[in-house]
Amino acid sequence: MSPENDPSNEQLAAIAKALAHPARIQIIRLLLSKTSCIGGEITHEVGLAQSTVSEHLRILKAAGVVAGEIEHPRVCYSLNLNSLLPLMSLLQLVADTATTVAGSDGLCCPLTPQSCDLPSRDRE
Amino acid sequence: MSPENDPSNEQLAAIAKALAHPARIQIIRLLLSKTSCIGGEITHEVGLAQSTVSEHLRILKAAGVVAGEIEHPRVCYSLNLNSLLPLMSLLQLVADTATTVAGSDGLCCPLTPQSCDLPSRDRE
DNA sequence: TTCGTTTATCGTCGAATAACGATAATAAAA
DNA sequence: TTTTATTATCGTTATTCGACGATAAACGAA
Repeated sequence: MSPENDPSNEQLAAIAKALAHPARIQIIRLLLSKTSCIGGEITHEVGLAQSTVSEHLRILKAAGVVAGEIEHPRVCYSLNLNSLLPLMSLLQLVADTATTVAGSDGLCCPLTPQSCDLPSRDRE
Repeated sequence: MSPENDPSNEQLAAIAKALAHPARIQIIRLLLSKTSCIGGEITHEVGLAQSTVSEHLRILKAAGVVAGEIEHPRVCYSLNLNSLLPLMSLLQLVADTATTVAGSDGLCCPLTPQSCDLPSRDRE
């Protein structure tokens, strides 16, 4: 197996989608800040209904971003770094390319008129 | 101004949301792979209707992820690294925390039963 | 001015999302 | 078995998203 099997666009989008809600970002930050596992404390911190938070946790779990370990009546949630690595790789690639090619404004790739040397668009 | 003004959950979620679609990931990868700016070539590569691709580009532009420079009849698109930095920072923080605290499975923070020392949940 | 090329916007439709309250499920404790 | 505490699921509703075709806008070229 090659170590460089690029994740699909769908996989990367799915990871991003799991992060694409303020409540879920907040949950991730909560899990980062705590060293002990927290169950329903998340619900109180987030300030949404318990069922809503549970749904956000379900989405994060489905994407593999968090894992839930059942403790007595509650659940210990934890972050799973591995699930985020593909997205990190893509962003790192953007960063590397941008700092290599780009100007001081962080723009990457083009922006010199003569680099726009497309004929006129090939018609299909 | 402090160099550490954390972006809000909303800001981070907005960046992630811009990346949360396969077509938009594909566009980003396209812009990464090309050294010259490409206009409607994106439309052909993505394989969706022109109006749909234009909408995805609009979303990426609105999030600041890409910039569009108008060339004669077409538009030169480029990536904007800066817009992605906040999300990169969060992911990097997860990575740092996880590799410091976590076990070999990439899980972060809890998972030892005795670390679950919440009393029983404070009732509100 | 008119034409041709490229991109943006509009209107529509079906599908997905987010939020909630109510309720079910789980399992230790009484 | 019954109770208690926590989390998950269900059903509903309003909103947003994704895709498309049609059309408008921009602007150099003829």
